[in-house]
Amino acid sequence: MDAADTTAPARRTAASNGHADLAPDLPSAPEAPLVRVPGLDYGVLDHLLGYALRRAQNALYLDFHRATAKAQVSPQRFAALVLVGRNPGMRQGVLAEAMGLHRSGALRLTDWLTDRGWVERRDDENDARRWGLHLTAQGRRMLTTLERQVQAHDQALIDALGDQAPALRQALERLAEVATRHCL
Amino acid sequence: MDAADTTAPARRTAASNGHADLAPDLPSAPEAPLVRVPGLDYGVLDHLLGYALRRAQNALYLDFHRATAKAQVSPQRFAALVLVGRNPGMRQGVLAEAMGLHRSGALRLTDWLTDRGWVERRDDENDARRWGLHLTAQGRRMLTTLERQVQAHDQALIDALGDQAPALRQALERLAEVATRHCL
DNA sequence: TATTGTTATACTCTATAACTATA
DNA sequence: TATAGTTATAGAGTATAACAATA
Repeated sequence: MDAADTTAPARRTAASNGHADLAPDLPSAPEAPLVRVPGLDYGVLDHLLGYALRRAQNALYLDFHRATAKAQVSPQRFAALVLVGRNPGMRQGVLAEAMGLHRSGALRLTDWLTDRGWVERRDDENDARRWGLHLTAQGRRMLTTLERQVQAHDQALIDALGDQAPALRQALERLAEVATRHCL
Repeated sequence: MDAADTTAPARRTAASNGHADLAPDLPSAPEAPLVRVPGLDYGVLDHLLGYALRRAQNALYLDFHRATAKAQVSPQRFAALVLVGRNPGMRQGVLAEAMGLHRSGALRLTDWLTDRGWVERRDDENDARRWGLHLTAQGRRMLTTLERQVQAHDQALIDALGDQAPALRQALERLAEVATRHCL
C-alpha cells in the first residue's frame, strides 16, 4: 500500500483523468467580436431583446478574457472556483446543478480545476459515494487574484453605464425569471 | 454535360458538403437551465453584471428553442436567415463578419441552410470567386413563420418587463459598445 | 432499486492551416 | 500577391449511456 493516502482514498479512482493528458485545453478560441457591419440590413434583429442580449454577452465574454488574460480562465471556470470557495465541501452534483451542466460536465470542470492544483476532492463524512470539493491554498490565492481582476472589470462597465447600471441588473434578473417561467 | 446548370455553375464545387451526410445536426442539446440552487452561496457572482447577463442569456436561449420548437432552429441560424433575407446576394464572408464567425464557420452555417433548401448560392456577377446568397421560396416562407414566432416570443418578454423594457434594450446596446471599446 | 461519480463515446461548434480558383 | 471560398483536421464543450460503488 501507499504510505500516505491523506485526502482522496483509493477505493475510488478519484477522477485520475484518463481522457486529457494533464494540460488539456486553454480556451484560446473565445469567438470573434460580433461587430455591426455598416451597410447591412439587420431587419427584425435590431428590434429583438434577445439579439441585443446576445450582442452584449458576446462583447462581455471577450472583455472578460482580456481582464483575466494572464490566467486563461473562462467565465465558467471562474464561477466554479467562486462556488467551491464559498461553499467548501460542495458535491460535484451540486456544482453541476448550479452551473446548468450534466454530471459528466461537472466532472470535467472539476478535473480541470484539480489539474491546476486549485481544487481538491476530499471524502464526504456521511456518504462514501460523494466527494467534497475544497479549494487548495493555491486555489484560494488564485481566486483572490481573479476576483480582484473580475470585479475591477465589472466596475469599469458599471461606471461607464452610470445611473443606468442598477436598472440594468434588475431588469436582467427579472428577464431571466420571466424567460425561465415561460420555459417551464 | 448536364442539361440545366441554372444557378450554381460547376466550375466550383459549390459546397457540395463532403463532411456531413445531408441531415447533419439538429441542436438537440441546448444546455440545461441555469437555475439558482437554494442553499448555495454565490459570493461575488451575485454582484457581477456579467453573471446576471449570463443568467438572462441562458434563460432566453432555452426559451427561444421553446418558441421555435417545430423548426429546430438555433438563434444563430435564425439570425443568418434574417440577414440573407434582408440582404439578397450577400457574400459568405460578410455573413461571417456579421455573425462573428470564421469563414469556415459561415460555410458550415450556409451549408446547413442550403441542405434545408432555405438558401441557395448563386453567382456573383462581378467576381467569379464570390457567391451571392439568396433565400429560396421555401426559405422565405420559413423565415416568415419563424419571424412571427420569434417576435411573439420577444414581445411576451417585453410585455412582462413592462416599462423596464426600453431602458433595458438601451442599456444592453450601451453595454455592448462599452465592452467592445474596452476590448480594442 | 436509487444515487454519486466515473468511463467511454459521439456530436456540435468553432478555429487553424493548406488548398483551389480567381482577381 | 491578395482574396473568396473550400477542405481537412483538431480542439473545446456538452451530452448520452453503460458502469461501479454505495446507500
